[in-house]
Order: sequence, then structure tokens, then C-alpha cells
Amino acid sequence: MTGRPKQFDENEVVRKAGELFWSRGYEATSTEDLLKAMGIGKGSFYLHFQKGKRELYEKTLQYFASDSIEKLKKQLKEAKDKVGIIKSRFFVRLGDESFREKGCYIGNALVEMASLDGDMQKKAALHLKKLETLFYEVIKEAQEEERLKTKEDPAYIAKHLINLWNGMNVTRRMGGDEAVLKTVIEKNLEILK
Amino acid sequence: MTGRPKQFDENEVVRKAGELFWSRGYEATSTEDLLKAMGIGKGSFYLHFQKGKRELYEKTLQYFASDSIEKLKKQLKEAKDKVGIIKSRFFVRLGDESFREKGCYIGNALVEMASLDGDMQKKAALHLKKLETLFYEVIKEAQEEERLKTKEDPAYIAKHLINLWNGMNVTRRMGGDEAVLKTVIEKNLEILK
DNA sequence: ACTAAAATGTACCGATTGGTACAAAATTGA
DNA sequence: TCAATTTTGTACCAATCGGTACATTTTAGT
Repeated sequence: MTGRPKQFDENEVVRKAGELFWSRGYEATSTEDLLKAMGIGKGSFYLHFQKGKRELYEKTLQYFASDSIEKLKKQLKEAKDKVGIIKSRFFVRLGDESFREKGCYIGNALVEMASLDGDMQKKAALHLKKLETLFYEVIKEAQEEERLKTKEDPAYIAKHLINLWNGMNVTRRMGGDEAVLKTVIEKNLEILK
Repeated sequence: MTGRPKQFDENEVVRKAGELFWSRGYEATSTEDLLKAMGIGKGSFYLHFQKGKRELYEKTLQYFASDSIEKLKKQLKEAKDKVGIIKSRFFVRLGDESFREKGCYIGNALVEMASLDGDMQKKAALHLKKLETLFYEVIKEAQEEERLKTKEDPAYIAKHLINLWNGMNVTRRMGGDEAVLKTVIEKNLEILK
């Protein structure tokens, strides 16, 4: 029951693989490039990820989505102005140049998997849906505590925000002046008043 | 200067190839599948598209984008309520089930080419930019003719619309009830008042 | 009928794809 | 020390990738 010890940390290699998938997409990332990025050989890879590339991709989705959601939840738990936290996420993303070409990992998956793998797409959709639900809960609570004046249906506001998120991550890739896009984000976030 | 006559129409095969690219993306569409869809052989293909798959893809982008823009321009030229025409495009798209998984061809290209081919991405971005410019012109004219009351910068409104378009085409793929998304579109279009 | 020109169908190419087989290496408990 | 167990590195695989070479077919002009 013992045997040779594993020479890598699974979370770590999943993270490294995810970074590569994120910048190249699923189809365009070869298994060999992934192995190089992860720093492990084929033997180890197919032993620990028996369904290969597909399984690895699924785990990167899970990893990135959960990581992102949990960080946000933690921020929200500690914060007084929860709505402000949500708003700031848009600006943080917009302010980080490294996401301009990469967009949203889950959004990218949602688009690419639409044709490649319906099951995987559903999983990506579920991850985004979790974010939407989180938006919903924060908005609803803020309305009940009367820190949000708007009487709009929180389900609608949450969908508006997810749609804004998805749009922003595509529109950025059109390049050009981002000042106007920033204005668009600001005004779209005025729904949270 | 004569020789055997071509047995296919270039626009037609480009259209057919585009349909396949649209539903599968660039990387995931093999040249053989394209040939099958176009109904021509390798000989003909590499004679008329000497740069192969890449050239074909570029032509599909050009074809679909120009086709779409020109149809819109024609509609606008004939219409009294030009702003209404633009609004209706969102609802037509949203109402067509066949676009739910496919999204926007140019938007898809913008996302996929971000990592694969910077030049191609720029071309896709340019096509979307043309649409944005068209929005801009219609809005500006409507403001000058006082058929739009809003005093917002038309450049900002146009960007808002493109962003809404991009968002909608991703968000739809999350599945679930589209009624809320429709509300989102409606309310986002209220900027055109 | 013959020739030049253009289009077509097909055999073939090396490179790369994701994945398997398996021997060698490294560990722990007996 | 040695057997059992697990991980690792490497040789190898068929299938597919996008693309080329080239002989054959079909046309128009002479």
C-alpha cells in the first residue's frame, strides 16, 4: 500500500494546465504542451487523469470556477458594502491588461464547448450560473436591508450583471480605446442604485 | 485562357464552409469535413484557396459580416424608424432558436482567434467595429433629427449596444429560461429613448 | 482533330494528434 | 534484503491533421 511517492501536487498541475487552456482554448492546446507546462510525463499524467485531456480540462474548469467563487464569497463575508464588492470586480477585471485577450475562462469554455462537448458546456454554464446566483443573493439581501433602493426583480438584475460580464469579456477583445467601454460598464452598473 | 469550367460557385462554397465553421469553430473543423460540406475535392480547393483552411476562414468571415451589414444597411435605408430596426435585430436574434448554441459568428471568431491568430482576430474585430459604427451613425442622426431624446454620447450608446450584443450571444448559451434574458435586452435597449 | 489552359480526383506526404504498453525507479512494511 | 505497491520515463501506436504532386478530364480556340 505504499509505493513511489508522487512528485507533483495535483492542484498545482491543474492550475498550470488551466493557465495554458485559458490562453489557447481547449482544441488548440496539445496534450504535449500541457505536459510541458505541468512539468510531468505521460506516464504520470495518464495514471492520475485516466480520461486524459478531457478530464484535465474539466478539473481546470472546476478549479478556476470554485477558486474564483470562493474568493468572492470570502470577500463578501468580510465586507460591509457587498454590492460595492461586486461592482469592483468588473473594474478590477477591466483594469487588468492580462485579461484583455484571455477573457473569462468559463465564458470561453461556454463558447468553445457549445460545439465540442455538450456535457462540458453544461458544466461551464453551471459555474457561471453559480456566479449569477451569488449576485442574486447579494442583491436580494441588499434590497431587504434597504441598502439598495431599486425595486427591480433581483433575478433580472443578476442576469443583467452576468450578461454585462459576458459582454465585457468579449467586447474588450475588439481592442481600441477602453475608456468608452469603461463608461459602458459604469452606466450599466448604475442599475445597482 | 480557357480550360475546364469551374463546377462550383465560390460564394456558395464559402457560405457552406462558413456554416460549418459557425457551428464548430475554426480548430475543430477539419479540412476534410469542409470539403465534404462544400462538395468539392482537394484539387479544386487548393487551387482556388491557395492558402488553404486559413484563407477559406477569412473569406467566410468577410462573407458573413459583409452580408449581414449590407442587409442591415438596406433595411435602414428603406425604414422610417431606423432605431426600431436596430432594436428589432436583437429580438430577431433572440427569437431564433438556431442561434442559441451558435452565437455570433464574428464574436466567436473574435474569441477563438485571440489565441490562434492575431491578424485574423483583428479582422474579426474590424467587422464588429463596422457594426458599432453603423449603430453610431443611426443614433447620431436620430439625435440630430430629434427622434431620440437622449443626450448621451452616441459613441457610448453604440458601444453599449455592441456590448449587449456580445453579451447576449454568450449568455444565451448558459441555457435556462430565456424570458429573463429577454427582459434584460428590453431594458438595456431603453437607452434608446 | 489537335493543342493550350484550367479544373478535378486521387494517391501520397511528413508532422502531429491523443493515447497505450511496459520496463525501470522509488518507496514502505515484513 | 526482498516483496509489494505506486509513480515515472520512454518507446511506440494508429488515426488524423493540413497540404502537395500530378495524372486525368473537360473545355475553347485553331
